[in-house]
Amino acid sequence: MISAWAQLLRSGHAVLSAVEGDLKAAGFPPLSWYDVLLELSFESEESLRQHDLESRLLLRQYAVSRILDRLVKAGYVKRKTLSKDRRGRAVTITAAGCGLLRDMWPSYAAAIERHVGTNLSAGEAEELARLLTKLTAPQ
Amino acid sequence: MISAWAQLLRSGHAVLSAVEGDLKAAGFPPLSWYDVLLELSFESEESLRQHDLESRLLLRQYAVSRILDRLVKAGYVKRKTLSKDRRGRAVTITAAGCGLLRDMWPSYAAAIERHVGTNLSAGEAEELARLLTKLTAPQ
DNA sequence: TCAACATTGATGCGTTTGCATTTAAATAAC
DNA sequence: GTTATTTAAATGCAAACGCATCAATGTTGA
Repeated sequence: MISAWAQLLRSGHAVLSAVEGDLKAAGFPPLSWYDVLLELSFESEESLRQHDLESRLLLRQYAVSRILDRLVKAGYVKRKTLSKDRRGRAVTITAAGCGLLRDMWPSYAAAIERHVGTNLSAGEAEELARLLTKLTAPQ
Repeated sequence: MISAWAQLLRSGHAVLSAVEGDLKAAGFPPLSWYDVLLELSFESEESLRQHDLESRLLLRQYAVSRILDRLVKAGYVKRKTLSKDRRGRAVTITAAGCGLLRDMWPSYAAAIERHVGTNLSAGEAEELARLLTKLTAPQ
């Protein structure tokens, strides 16, 4: 139990920074950008409120606010105030954002393959995914 | 494989920030302090070079340098220049540092139990630890 | 011996995070 | 209808991170 925790810490950190490193080396923005854009890309033609992004990506309110600042500045995302609830902001991915997703995916997939796929069989990877999912199940 | 990666990202982040949150709520310093102090505590009477800490904790050189600045300032660690190799710095945990480890452990263990133990059986936790270890095996 | 190179660690600078607070709009209470 | 409360998002500030570079010491090789 303790060792599951310890390994989760170490392996999680190691694999994450390895993948991040590969992406950075290929000249791409950080993984968090990809996460946000991917989530937005699921909403075909639609847009999400920032609040929804928070819960889907498990990010803090200010983190979403700021990462969107950067994504807007980079042209990958648009933000506009909603008419019905003028507190909210509708967030939409742009064509450039979709393009970035497409461009990043080959490098990203290769990095995952290299740093996750190499040491685990398909069955083991599946089991790992199952256990990790169970780990954060409600309650 | 992809889903193992995705889950590793999400669950790792969720569990880590939950445990960190519990520790912070109990008035303790961040987990990274605990990691460093624990590693130092293994060296009975001895001290480690910063460079050794880097490789053991998988931290970057500057990260070690800075976290030690904070630990020294807080009185949990001592640093002194080595006589034989005057580039190196011998890092030693202080009595206060050992005390902090002892004080933190109950809260830390409870947090692990709460956020890792709740959803997994002992056997599952063991299997998870095994898979994660394999994940970051050499090669 | 002395010049190149390697290793250890610190640090300046810009970016990112975390916390707390603020602003603005919507909803509830009276 | 006016005032409190709640909700959505932004922001000022301090701490932490990442990168690149620097300073100091050690090692190697001519």
